[in-house]
Amino acid sequence: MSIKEKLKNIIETALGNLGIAGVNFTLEHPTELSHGDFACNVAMVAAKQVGKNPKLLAEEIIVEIQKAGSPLLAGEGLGVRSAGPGFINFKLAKRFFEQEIPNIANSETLSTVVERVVPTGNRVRLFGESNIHAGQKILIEHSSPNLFKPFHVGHMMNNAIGESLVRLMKFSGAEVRTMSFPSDISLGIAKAIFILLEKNPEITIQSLGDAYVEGTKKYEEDETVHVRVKEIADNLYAQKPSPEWDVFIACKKFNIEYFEQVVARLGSTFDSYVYESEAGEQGKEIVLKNTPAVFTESEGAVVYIPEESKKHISTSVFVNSQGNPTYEAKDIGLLAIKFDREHPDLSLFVTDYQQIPHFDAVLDAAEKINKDWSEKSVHIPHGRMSFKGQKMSSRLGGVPLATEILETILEEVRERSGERNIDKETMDAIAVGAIKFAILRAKPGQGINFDPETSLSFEGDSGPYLQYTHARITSLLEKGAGLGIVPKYHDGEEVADVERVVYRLPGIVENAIAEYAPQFIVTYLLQVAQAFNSYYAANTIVDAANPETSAHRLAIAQAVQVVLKNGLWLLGIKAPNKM
RNA sequence: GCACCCGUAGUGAAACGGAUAUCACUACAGUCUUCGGAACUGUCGUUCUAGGUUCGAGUCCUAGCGGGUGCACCA
Repeated sequence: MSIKEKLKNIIETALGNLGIAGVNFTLEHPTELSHGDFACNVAMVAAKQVGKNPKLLAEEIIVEIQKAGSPLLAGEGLGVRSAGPGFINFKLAKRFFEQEIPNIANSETLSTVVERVVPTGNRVRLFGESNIHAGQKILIEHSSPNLFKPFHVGHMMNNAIGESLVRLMKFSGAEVRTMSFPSDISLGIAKAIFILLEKNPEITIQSLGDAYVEGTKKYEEDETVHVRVKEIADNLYAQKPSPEWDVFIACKKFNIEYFEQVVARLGSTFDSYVYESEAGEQGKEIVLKNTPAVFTESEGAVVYIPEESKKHISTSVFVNSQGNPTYEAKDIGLLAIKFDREHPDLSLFVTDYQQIPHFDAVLDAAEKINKDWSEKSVHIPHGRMSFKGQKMSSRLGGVPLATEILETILEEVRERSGERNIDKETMDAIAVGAIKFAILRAKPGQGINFDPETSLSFEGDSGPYLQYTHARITSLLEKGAGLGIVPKYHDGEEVADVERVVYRLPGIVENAIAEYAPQFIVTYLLQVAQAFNSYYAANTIVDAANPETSAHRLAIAQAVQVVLKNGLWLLGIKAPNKM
């Protein structure tokens, strides 16, 4: 039983003794450490029901709690007190920390079990893991690229959030499967192929991106090419052997390799791919099968008309008048494939928030085809990245590519690393950490005003700050090796602030999982790192003259390291031992 | 026009309806013959406006102002 559950029981018992029942209260960690380790609002919530002043009621509850007593609470009346408008604050005793800190410090570390896919029943749990989704299967789709456009900063945002959700869900006890849904077919791609056939350039990520931009432009400016472009599109949809089909296959192969390379550098792999071309085929079939039951024919196209009460959903085309599936039908096909293949209990997908209305329509229609599809699907929209005040659009070019951004950051990392020899891998980890942190610190739904000058930081609230704290602890532990870790307080020594935050990780992770909120992890890790760095500045950790004190402080350092390591992993950020 | 999202220090962000709104950057003042200074300590400074609900509102409701996004064969 967790300490929180124990406290909750204690409160319930006290309420029972006072004849109070059915109160829905919360018990949480106050951010302000002077408010104790746990704060409970029960007196304020129950005050009205009981007809008493919240502060007085809090005092009465406290008397009951103290009658029962608990060795885990600090003694002499310090353990439980009322505060503010009627909170009941709990302060944990040294005894709690003497048990908890070494448990954390000695817990199994990530390095030994990092990329496991399915948690096994017998495996020792990592600190921070929970079982709130134990026994469930969770499918997560993210980082879906357009195979004819380079991976740009906007994709990085999707990837950072998606990957962090994947890892959070792995910490929930669920079996997690990952999927990506590359766009390999569309009118836009036909336009790009048109240019590639005309110019026949060497296939590089640059030349494909250029062809995409140029094709879009040409199509707008020159109506005479429309016939040919449409023919290309038809042939691609029909998979008809033709010059365009050959070019298409070559480009697709090239691009998927490029995608996997970029994404691996960012720390992601995928269990499976579903291509838009296959989803489109299936989707069209399903849509036609459900016409007119769900869909309606209109002006030669097949459309979905939502009920009148659903004003925020607009009518949308699923199969166009040429008989080709639109994005909407492709997503219907994708839903079918996801649920047929994986049978997930929960299916998450991460996209740009611009697609919210699109998925409102798709899921509304999907509900009428198969309830599972809509009930078990959760759309996680993320904001858009505006760049130096200007919105980015890859169709118009001028969008920074993921690799370009990383190179720019790497230069700065090199500069800062100075004379220390840092290997390439570590530098990459720092660069990736800096940008992922910039993305994950904010709520996913929020747009990010991204400016490399100010958004990327290496000091203060930043990825490298967390990594630095971790690396410094590694070297501390090396220096103190042999002294052991024994969390014994000497006379008169108080529990340090760091200790009062390190043990909180599991609860924070649960909240982050429940709300799909990686930013909770970010905020918390900063709090831990700051508390440790202050502690480090004020106390000599390793001191051969005082082995007992050192052993205690090393226990704390090691616990902090575990929390940073596991927490950074949840963010998809590496924790190097040196930097 | 209709719908959805958003408005927090100079800047970038955080905050299950909870306490004196948190953190960082910037500026200024310090720590330091460093267990790794990518660090630590301190000072300055914030919830768009007007009502309402609540013991309690940045958070919920109404109206307004400001910004973003989406509205039929693009993805």
